[in-house]
Amino acid sequence: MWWHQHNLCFRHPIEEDYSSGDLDKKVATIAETDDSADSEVIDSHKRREILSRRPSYRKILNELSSDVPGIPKIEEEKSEEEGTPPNIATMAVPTSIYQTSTGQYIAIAQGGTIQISNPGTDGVQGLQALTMTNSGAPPPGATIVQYAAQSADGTQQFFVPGSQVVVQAATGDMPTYQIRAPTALPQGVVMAASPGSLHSPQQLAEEATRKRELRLMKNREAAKECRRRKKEYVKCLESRVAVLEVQNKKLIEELETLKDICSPKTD
DNA sequence: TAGCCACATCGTCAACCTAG
DNA sequence: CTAGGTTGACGATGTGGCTA
Repeated sequence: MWWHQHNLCFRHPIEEDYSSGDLDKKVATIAETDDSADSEVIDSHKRREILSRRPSYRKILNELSSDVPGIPKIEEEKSEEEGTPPNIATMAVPTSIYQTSTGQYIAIAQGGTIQISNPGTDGVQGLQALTMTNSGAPPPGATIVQYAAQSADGTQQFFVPGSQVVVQAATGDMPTYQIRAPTALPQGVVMAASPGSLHSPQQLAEEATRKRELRLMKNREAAKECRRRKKEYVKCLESRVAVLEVQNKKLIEELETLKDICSPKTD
């Protein structure tokens, strides 16, 4: 688990007496002491009761940033195409070089000048690579086009199950397709029958299943994005640790030098 | 080569947060 | 108040390194 593996150099005050390791021990102790056959019933429910959520890493970083100047706040993520993660670019540390997850190098000079350099064009920017989640074993009917429409920009759009839109380019001899997140549905388009129009229990069940699958898919994507952000956050912290270590070393050396100057040896 | 272990990744659940 | 987004926690699975 990430929190276990990346035991970083700071701990949130709230977290101090409630670390994950302690929790695991606590849970394990309970599991051990409960020797009845019901111990299996304890399972995740009891475990979850014990495991209260830690403050999110964003919150931790934002709280730290309010206490310590120089620690960046994690703000609303801008799109990946913009390249420079805001949480890195806003760091006010002297002459530091960072590499972002997108491969860009960010140099922050002493005067606060920020330089961004691309190591090379390593892919198509601005076009999100998507993978079809139903490519392996598609559920029955998953590939059925639900609706097709001509959008305002002249492209042909097909709404497929799973809140995605397959867009066919309007120009060119060879038809090209893109999978996009639908920005806005054309007026009058209803993705599925509204609950009011459902009659039979079977229809209601299907609607519930559809909603659940949609929610799971969204959450799946959200979890991926969340993990990506967290990795970036860890990288940012690691960069900062490296910078501060160098700074610390320099200050110690400076202190030693000053000590030598102020108290010359008398032998 | 099989078995084991540590670690990484992913999907899911559920608690929490926030915009509307 | 509610719907939807965020993220900690958990369990399952994959992978690479090590050892017998």
